[in-house]
Amino acid sequence: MPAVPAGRTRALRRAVSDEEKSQRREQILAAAKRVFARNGFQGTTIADVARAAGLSYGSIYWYFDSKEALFHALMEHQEAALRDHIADVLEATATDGEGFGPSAFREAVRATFEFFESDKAAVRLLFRDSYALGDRFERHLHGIYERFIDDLEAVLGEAQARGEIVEGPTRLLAFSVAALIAQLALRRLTTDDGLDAGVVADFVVSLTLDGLRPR
Amino acid sequence: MPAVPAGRTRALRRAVSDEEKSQRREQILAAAKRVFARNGFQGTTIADVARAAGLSYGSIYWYFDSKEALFHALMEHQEAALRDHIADVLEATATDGEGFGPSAFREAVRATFEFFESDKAAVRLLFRDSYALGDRFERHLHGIYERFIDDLEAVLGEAQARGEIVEGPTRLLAFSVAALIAQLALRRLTTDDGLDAGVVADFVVSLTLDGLRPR
Amino acid sequence: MPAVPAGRTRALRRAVSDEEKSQRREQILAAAKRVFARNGFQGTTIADVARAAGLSYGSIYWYFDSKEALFHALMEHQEAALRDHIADVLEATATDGEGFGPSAFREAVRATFEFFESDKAAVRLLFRDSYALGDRFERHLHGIYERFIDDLEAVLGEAQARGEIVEGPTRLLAFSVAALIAQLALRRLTTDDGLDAGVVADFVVSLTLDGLRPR
Amino acid sequence: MPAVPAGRTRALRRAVSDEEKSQRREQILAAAKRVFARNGFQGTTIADVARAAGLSYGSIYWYFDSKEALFHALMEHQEAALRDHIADVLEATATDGEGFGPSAFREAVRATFEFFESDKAAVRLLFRDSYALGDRFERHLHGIYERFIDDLEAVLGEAQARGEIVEGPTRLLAFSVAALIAQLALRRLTTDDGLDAGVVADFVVSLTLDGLRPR
DNA sequence: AATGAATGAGGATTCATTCAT
DNA sequence: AATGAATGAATCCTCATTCAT
Repeated sequence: MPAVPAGRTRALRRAVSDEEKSQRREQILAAAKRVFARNGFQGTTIADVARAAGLSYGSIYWYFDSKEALFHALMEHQEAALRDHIADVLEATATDGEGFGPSAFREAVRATFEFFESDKAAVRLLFRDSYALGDRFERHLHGIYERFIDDLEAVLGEAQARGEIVEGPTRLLAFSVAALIAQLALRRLTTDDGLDAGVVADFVVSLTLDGLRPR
Repeated sequence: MPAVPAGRTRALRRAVSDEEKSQRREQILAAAKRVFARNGFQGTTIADVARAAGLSYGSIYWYFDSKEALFHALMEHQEAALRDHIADVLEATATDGEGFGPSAFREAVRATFEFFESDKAAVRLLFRDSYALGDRFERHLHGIYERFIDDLEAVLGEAQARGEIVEGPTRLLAFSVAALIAQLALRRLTTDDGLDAGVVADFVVSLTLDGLRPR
Repeated sequence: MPAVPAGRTRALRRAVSDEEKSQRREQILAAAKRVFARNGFQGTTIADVARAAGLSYGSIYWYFDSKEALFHALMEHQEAALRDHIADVLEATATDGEGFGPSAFREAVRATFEFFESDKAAVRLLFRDSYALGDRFERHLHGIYERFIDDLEAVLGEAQARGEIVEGPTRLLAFSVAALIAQLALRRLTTDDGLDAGVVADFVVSLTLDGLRPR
Repeated sequence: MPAVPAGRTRALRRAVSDEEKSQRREQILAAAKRVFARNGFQGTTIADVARAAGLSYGSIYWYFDSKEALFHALMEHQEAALRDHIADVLEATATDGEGFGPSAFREAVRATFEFFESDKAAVRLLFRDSYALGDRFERHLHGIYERFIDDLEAVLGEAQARGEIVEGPTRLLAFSVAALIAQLALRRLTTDDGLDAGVVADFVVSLTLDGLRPR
């Protein structure tokens, strides 16, 4: 019991408290993700989030300043998770850095689909409900989207540099690929075409690389 | 008083009335389009629509059952306009029905971009605010989107039949092209990359037909 | 029924409507005065006002932008009534413009007490609840008070010019008299010292003119 | 372990505890005074007070039963300070108990202004925010005010007894002087008329003693 | 004693919709 | 047909207070 100086104890207690606080935030974010994904931003009340999180609605405001702030935090969370996942996959495949076909681009697309396949709620949040906030959120959402496109552009730019793909407007190209991925992932939420996520990913890569015209 | 039988008069009056009613509906829809496009569905009040239409807001309910019904009607209106435009263009180019390159597919994509270029409000309504209604609207929106894809699929199916493009899942293909068009048109609302709409249309066609890999 | 051109009818109807609207505002202001005077600004809910006015609380917002706007309007109303009353009395007594004792100053003070005696709610609103709004309202309240003091200052300035009262800082003097009146009127709300309002008014005048020291 | 009987220790501990408790109360009251004076009663949260006091806000409730109780205690504190100050001044000047002009009444008024000049926060608390509590607080405030007036009345009564001032309703007189002082002190918070506090005090005394009419 | 997380009553405000005129 | 006043459900957010630790 003693042995530990008072100051140390207090510091310890605070550390624990901080960790708990962080856990609560996670808990709320997880709950928010579920309900926002189901009902959209406008269709969700703070009370809904609180109920899903097992808290009273007043408590939400202990951890987040407003409903909007909660949504922002959630988006950031999702974005970070997505980019981390893609970075991990790219890093893992970087070592075999051979030709283009089996390399970075394909892997990036596949990783993205994988991520979305395993987290359908994230798809709705990032590509659907985000618009709900309108202009107030546009800058933030734009940022997220742009950073995703940045990553793709980097991959495509490298491929161009190696002559593996033709010259062209890389930004528009990256945006197009991002759009394809996002919309196809979104489509999978409501439409079942019996295709595996990997197949769809390959479809995107194949379409993008070789196009439709017979060679 | 009149020499016209009562029944006839009433019928006539109703006919006139119906026509006026139809005109009023158009007037309201036009106003609704402007304000919904500017402020989104949630951000627009019935009073906003009424003001823009030059009517009192109570009157809106004479022509539409609810705010949501108004939005649905507006969507249908937009859809019809889009499909008419595309059909017109395809019909016009159908006569010279030669090879694929300069033909139907290219024309369909170009026509779609043209349409959206000339009506930015339609872009926001169809591809952005629609989501705002969430599940309640999803089926309807889905229907619109699917019919758009139907048209594209028909065009692509024909091209496949003629051997102009490779075999593949035409539905997914059509969806992908639709997604590309929609997202690129949407992007043009907020991001200016200095590219002409025709150039972007050709970019989509070129990417879709020939892909990125050097031949 | 006919005989009146359509345009005229409409104009007439609108005029009636405007009048009714104005009546409703009066009705709400009267109700607001009662409840604000009883419970203070903070202690009154919009629902209280609505109930007292016999309306639903949503309706209040048809006539006033916010609770605060309602309070401001009420203050202005009270101020106008007070100044009108004083002006009326001064005008009525202006004709006999003789010496100072029975003249303007005495009449102004008496008129003010009369007004407050006949409208106790006004006293609370002007001198008590006004503070409730804090800094947001301070400027407005300050304005009201200052204009009241302006009027007193004018009266006192004139008396000084005629040599009826000694030289001195008129502004401070006017403020002092205003403060005396306000606080004594306020006191009458809670404390019954058995004195008639007229007696108190004369007390103020006498104190102010001759002071306490025996002559 | 100790040589001191348990009972004694406990008693000692409690005594120490009580003293500490008292200190804490002072600390909280001092902080409360600052924030209440700045933001008013309604505009101040318990959290604000706690932050200013360097405590967690839960702790406030260890020392005070409620926000309102805290405010009451604060008022009492202020009242005591004010009356002590006046009593001190009067006592100090009592010894030279000569004529009235330079004596008790003048000194009391001056002392009061001095007090308020040196503690602007007290002015706001006593004469402005007090009203914020409405009827719940009225009796208490009334009490404070009345005791202040009691003191003034005693001074004035004595002067009357000595024939230094004319006969009259001493209670009303005392109230009037108190009102003048309070409102003029309050005015000094927002309006700078370039006058020294002592000058204003003398103005009050002069007005009250000699009035405005030329002798 | 002290902390600060949790609670939930309370209230202003918005706005779709109804309805008397 | 048209108007616009009236209604009240719905919801965000604040903050005094409680309480487990």
